[in-house]
Amino acid sequence: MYRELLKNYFLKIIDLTSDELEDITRRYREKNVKRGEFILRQGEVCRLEGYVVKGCFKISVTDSEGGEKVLYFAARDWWVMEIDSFANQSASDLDIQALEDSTLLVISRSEKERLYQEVPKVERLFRIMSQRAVAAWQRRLVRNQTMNAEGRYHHFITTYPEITELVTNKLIASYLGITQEFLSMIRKRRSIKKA
Amino acid sequence: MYRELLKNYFLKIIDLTSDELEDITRRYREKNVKRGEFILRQGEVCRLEGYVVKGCFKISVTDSEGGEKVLYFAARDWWVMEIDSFANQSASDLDIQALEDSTLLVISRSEKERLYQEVPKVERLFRIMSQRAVAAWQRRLVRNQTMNAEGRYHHFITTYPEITELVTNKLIASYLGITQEFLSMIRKRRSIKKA
DNA sequence: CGAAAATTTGACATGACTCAACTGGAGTGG
DNA sequence: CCACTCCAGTTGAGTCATGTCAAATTTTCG
Repeated sequence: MYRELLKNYFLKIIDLTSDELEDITRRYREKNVKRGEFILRQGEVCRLEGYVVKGCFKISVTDSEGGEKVLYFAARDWWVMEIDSFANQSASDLDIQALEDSTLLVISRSEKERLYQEVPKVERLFRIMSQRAVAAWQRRLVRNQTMNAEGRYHHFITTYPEITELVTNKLIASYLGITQEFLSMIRKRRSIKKA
Repeated sequence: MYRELLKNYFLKIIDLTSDELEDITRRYREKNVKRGEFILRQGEVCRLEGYVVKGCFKISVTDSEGGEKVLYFAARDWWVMEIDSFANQSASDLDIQALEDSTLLVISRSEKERLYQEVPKVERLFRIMSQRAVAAWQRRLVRNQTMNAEGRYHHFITTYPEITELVTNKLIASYLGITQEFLSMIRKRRSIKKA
């Protein structure tokens, strides 16, 4: 069952008894989302924190000129939420959209707060998760400033082969911070080099 | 006294009684660092988490070709640490160097762990801090992909005027992900436009 | 004061973007 | 099941943003 995936995720971070795991995960409920559906739009308040068990999402921001920038993709075993909006119940800067028919385990803001109160270890759990996330975003920034577009593309497809197959090149280009056309040229060069 | 600064920092995040604040902050000790001194070098293990009360630091990474990339600056009221290395006592990817004679309030890894155990609210405190940090890194990444070099420079000098005065343009260029020479050209263009 | 480092400047090179046109595949309605 | 439409993907020409290298100048700090 899907909750086992989540339990496993938590276990990789801190030690928890089966009872604790059960107590935590039973507060998450299953939510199905159809391809193309938005679970959050810019300007709305993020009411759910979601753990992806099936499918794939894109988390993106739309700038003033209407250009969409993909911040990241979330496939199985990833989290989707607008961390600021969820924490402060403020307006979201981000869009979150399903790229496939997908399934999440979700928890509401108030239920999450109750969880923090009733199971103090969860504070620790999410502290550690958040600290790892900080380190990961730092590394991504360094990669962006250190590697050129081809290097970033290579890193992406080797690090996330499943996502590479799932999403369009247009979205990958956006994630990498380059144009669709330029990615196309990079892919061409790479295919020639291989041959 | 310096600890008051830190207490104030914590109070902006969650409610704490004076006793709690005292109990937390007394575990930090003052550490003076001379200009140019490294408090962490790539490859070492990060043993301290530091809160800057005076001076300024740069946190940077050196890539394979020896090029230094500034990840961020930390002046008064900021934190310095290699979050990954501190948490897991693993080898650090980052250098942390004082740009001025500076003063920190520091806590060791083991003392921090004790603090988490003895004052559970501290887990919550640092969870919230970390989550805010994640959001901030996300925003920085979006800025980097959305704005050109001049826009990023403008954002930097208006957001961090004190740091702008403290650090060299070379380091600011590195932070912005551009070359020193190109930043020089941007500054020239801006000074002409103003005149 | 003197050495080292930062800053500026200019010529040139290149990575990446824009725009426009073309191709092909996927989804949709008749 | 076909015809149609809509996008993603590709290609190429021209352009712009930014990098590289090298030299001159200024600032910083020991």
